[in-house]
Amino acid sequence: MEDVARIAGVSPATVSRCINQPQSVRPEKRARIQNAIDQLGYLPNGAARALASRKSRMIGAILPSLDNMLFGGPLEAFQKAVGSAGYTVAVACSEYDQQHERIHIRNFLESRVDALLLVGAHRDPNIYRQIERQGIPYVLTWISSGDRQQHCVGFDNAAAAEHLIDYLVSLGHRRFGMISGFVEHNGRADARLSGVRRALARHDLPLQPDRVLHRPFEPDAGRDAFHILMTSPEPPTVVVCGSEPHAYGALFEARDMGIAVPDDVSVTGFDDMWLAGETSPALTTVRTPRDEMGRQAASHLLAQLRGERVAAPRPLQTTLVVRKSTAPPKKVAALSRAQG
Amino acid sequence: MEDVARIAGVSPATVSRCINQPQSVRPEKRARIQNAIDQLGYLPNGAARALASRKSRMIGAILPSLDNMLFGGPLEAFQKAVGSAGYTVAVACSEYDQQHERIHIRNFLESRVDALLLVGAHRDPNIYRQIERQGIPYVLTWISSGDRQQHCVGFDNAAAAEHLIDYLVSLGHRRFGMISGFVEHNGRADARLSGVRRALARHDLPLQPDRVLHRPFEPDAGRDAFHILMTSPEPPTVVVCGSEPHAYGALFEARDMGIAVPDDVSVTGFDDMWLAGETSPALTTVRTPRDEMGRQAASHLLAQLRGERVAAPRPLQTTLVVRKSTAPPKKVAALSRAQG
DNA sequence: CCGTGTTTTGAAAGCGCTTTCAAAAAACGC
DNA sequence: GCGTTTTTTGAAAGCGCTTTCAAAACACGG
Repeated sequence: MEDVARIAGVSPATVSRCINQPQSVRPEKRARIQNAIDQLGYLPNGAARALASRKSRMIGAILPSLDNMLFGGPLEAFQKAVGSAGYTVAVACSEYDQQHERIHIRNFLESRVDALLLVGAHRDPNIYRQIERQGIPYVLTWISSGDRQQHCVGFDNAAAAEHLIDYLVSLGHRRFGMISGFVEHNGRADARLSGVRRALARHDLPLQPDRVLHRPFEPDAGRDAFHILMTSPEPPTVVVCGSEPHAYGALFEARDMGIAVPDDVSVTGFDDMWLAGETSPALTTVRTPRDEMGRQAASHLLAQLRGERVAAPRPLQTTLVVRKSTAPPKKVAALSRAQG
Repeated sequence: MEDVARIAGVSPATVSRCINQPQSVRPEKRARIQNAIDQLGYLPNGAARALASRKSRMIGAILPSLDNMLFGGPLEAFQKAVGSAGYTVAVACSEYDQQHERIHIRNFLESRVDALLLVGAHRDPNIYRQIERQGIPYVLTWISSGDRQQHCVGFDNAAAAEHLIDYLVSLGHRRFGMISGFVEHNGRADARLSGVRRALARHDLPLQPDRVLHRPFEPDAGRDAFHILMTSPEPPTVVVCGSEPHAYGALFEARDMGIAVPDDVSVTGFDDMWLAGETSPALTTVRTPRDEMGRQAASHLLAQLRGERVAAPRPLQTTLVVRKSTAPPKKVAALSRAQG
């Protein structure tokens, strides 16, 4: 920077101003400085800027995984939005593991990121204390409520699941099976499952424990679970999947087992990823507004970074997308017998 | 840090050493310092460390997109590998656009990342000069050769395509159609297309210009292209897709058009993502070792970061995966007529 | 042309660490 | 126990910027 200053015939302070608030330096000098910068190929040192200004211009994002289509889209939307405001995003994967996440949070805090994006809200309260101690804004995505409402950007997983179940009940289904994710440290999977439970309870319908299978979010795991469900003595008339990969797996397994969907059994997904409209049969599912969530997370964070006082983001809407994988159950007779 | 030093009854310098080379400070003091750190909840300031040590412990990665399954997996593998060596990875998306990429590279250089991961090699030589000027290691992924061989981590796209074509020719195919990505600034798409061209030339077979369609990497684009190809006066007996999403689109469109694959037409993909084994019919494709590429990129970079002199990485192997979407062409008679 | 109010500039003091260098402490050999 | 070598420590000088504060330059009205 000194060299630039010397060549341009100004002081380093002016060069600094020229970079940070160009309008506050005389146009003539600004040009001279710009010249010197180009001539020298000068690149300001980010670490020094961060140290002196106490701003890293970096936002940390910690996601469970990048290996599926679920988090990549929103992340890209988020990155685009904050990128155009001059922020860089650093990502890390927690691999659905609390300890990993904790380490990554610590690292980001140490790097003095200006803000943090996390997924879900289920974590040790100490972590929030630690973050708040640094005085940086943060956002919890994929959920719409909880104790930290004002930080949540997302939708109501439970309500969406309830809505889906209402639809299936209205179709005449009484015997449900569910393929869920692991709910321990995963508030979203948990909410979806409890939404299903709540809706079923409202209709006075049971959800037998052995009809709920917990699996990692992978098609093969979905296959396996579907197979178990459908070879049980009294198979469900509909298999509700807590995530789309599960549903894909279920559909593949149904095809291989020679089970007709939706004639023999209905299948539903959750998220409406691009494949959902193309499976055979096309999947009935819940559409979650993922990219919009990424954008909203960005604008919420950016507003706070600008120093604005912001209201809690309003929850995003999900939509039930009815396609071809659901239909009324076939054997009404058998069903009523079972119920009696 | 001063506070920590005071409480532990040592000098700041010792605290610093305790953090960076614990073995060089007396165990007894180390314990006292650790105590003070915990008590105060002290977090070293990354910016200051970076400034003083000239190391940011951060690696920048710029990918064309995160919105598909292609780059997420390798990125996650990369992040895991460098993460366990204490590095953080910052990502940005170029959206398959040279200008965007350039800006992101600049930003990363400014942030003083310790290393850079890029995709492909097609870019303005000035960019390489700029990177080399900073003296940081970098790696070019998804390719295995070129002028910057020693930085390439990947496989030979052209050779893989050639191999695939050889197989199709051996099946009896003579009339080829291709759905390719845009080749302008995309060396991988370009290599795959030229591999196809080269192999076909070797067999003295033509690839008519109007049988090569360029489309963005999306299933819908693949559908569209497939439709055009198959409604032309003399449709190809096999449609070679430069990327997997194209192939999925082709398969979906074939189903909707009532065209039987592979009886009426063969279809091939490229990359072997998880869906490839589950489509109907299952897709014949080329498997690319993506996660391994991420790991190799990491270890290559880490070695350089450790100051080791490293040899050019050896190219990774691709595998032809023959499934059900390819078969000998049906109308041999019509074919020979066309050739005559 | 001078006084006043406003904008633009420069000097200098950090920001919170790392690292060098020399001094102090410990370890060792006899 | 002493001199010597080795290890551990502290003082102090940066790392390359930003930012405060006061001085300098400018603009303007009379």
